Amino acid sequence: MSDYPGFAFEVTRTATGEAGWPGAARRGRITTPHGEIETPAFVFCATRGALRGVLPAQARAETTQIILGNTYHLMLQPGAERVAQLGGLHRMMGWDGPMLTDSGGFQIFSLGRGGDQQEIKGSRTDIRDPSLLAIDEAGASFRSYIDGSKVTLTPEDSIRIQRQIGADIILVLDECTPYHVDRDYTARSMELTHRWASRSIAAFGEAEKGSAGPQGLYGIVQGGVYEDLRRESAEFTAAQPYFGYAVGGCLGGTPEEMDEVVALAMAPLNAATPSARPTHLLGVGSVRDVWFGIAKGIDTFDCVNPTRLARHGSAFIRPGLGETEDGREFINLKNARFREDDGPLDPECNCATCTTVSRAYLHHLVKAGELNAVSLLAVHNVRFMNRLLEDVRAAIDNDDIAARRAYWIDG
RNA sequence: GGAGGGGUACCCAAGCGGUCAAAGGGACCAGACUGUAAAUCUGGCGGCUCAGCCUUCGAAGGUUCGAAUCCUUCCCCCUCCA
Repeated sequence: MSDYPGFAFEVTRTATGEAGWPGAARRGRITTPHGEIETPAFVFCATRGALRGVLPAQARAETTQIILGNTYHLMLQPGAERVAQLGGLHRMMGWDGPMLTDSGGFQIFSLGRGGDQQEIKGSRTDIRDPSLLAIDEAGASFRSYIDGSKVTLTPEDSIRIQRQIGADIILVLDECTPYHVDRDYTARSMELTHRWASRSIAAFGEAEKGSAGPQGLYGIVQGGVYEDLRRESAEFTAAQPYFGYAVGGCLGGTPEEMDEVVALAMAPLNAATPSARPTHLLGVGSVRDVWFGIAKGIDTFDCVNPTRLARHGSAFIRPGLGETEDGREFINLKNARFREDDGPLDPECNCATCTTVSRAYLHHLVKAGELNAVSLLAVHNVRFMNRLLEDVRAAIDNDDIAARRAYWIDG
């Protein structure tokens, strides 16, 4: 087991497991060189070094604990060397709290199969020419979306770049498999990801630390929707000297299927790990997904939804509040029904937006295309997810998960 | 007063004898969005008893099997010359 100076993970409470659900929710605390993260926690995407629409000070004010940057985007612009030269991403963007970087593995999926529909958990419907050029034993090559040049990304490159970016928690390069691929492809992809993982671990051991201090390495469980592959991948991952784990790849086509796949991955991780390691669920972040994820032992989540929905004019709202139909978790401020709504965006929220402006004003800003609409909605969505996770933590502490979950989802 | 140009659906704007309920934009009304090539994308957008029918392209007449498209008169708007 590798030593991770400056890092620790402590489980402070394990909830009583629920019948039929492998694993159990747990409260914990991840210690990093840039501070502690109370878990379960939500990680906000600041892919290119910006939490879109939310300044670091605002993110902090809305009780954000940790943010995430991306290897691929930052290597293209402004370049990993430049980030390192500017003191690492923490210093460059003015965020002194815990930070994580994704390895670029997701881009192997999103830039490669961007035109296919219903991929990992559903996706947009437009068609674009894939800019993933190739994926082979060595790594992946892309056509840069910045200038069209050819760029390569190997497992070793990803570790080196993440060292330069300097996030506290870094991930191994993986191939994130789409939904439509068959078992045979998924199996070969998983094996490739495992070989890449071994190379990543070797590369991680060669360098002292990142540009902003020591770093903790996370492995990634793949295996698609297949039970035996998920088990094999989880067992492989659990046997490596990682600080933590991430569950990635194809998680199924529906929320229910995702629950099953997460459970498949979590069971071996929970069983095989001698001492608890923090476990992240990649790319998942709806209200219901969080409640179902924590019940299987997931410690952290990340998702682009809080900022993307804001840019698209939507704000999270507790489904159980009864403001929306069919379990929808957000309202679209563009809708005509908010034209004269003088009430707060979310009557339950204490964020800077909800305590200062009305829905009618936000409706106006969204229709007018004002940047402040994006910012005000993003600030709320950040606070909303933080409030959700705060309540999740309280529910675990109070052994009140089922009731609080029902409150959030069903009302 | 003279010479040109123009009036098309909520707005801008194509069309210039049939394949036109009428291209494109915008506005408007919805929907999608889950490790961010995303301030993006998709759908709807005259009316109805809706695979069909009705009303519509400044107004009224007319030519034609058939007109937003051609002719006549009238009403507006714009440019230039007096």
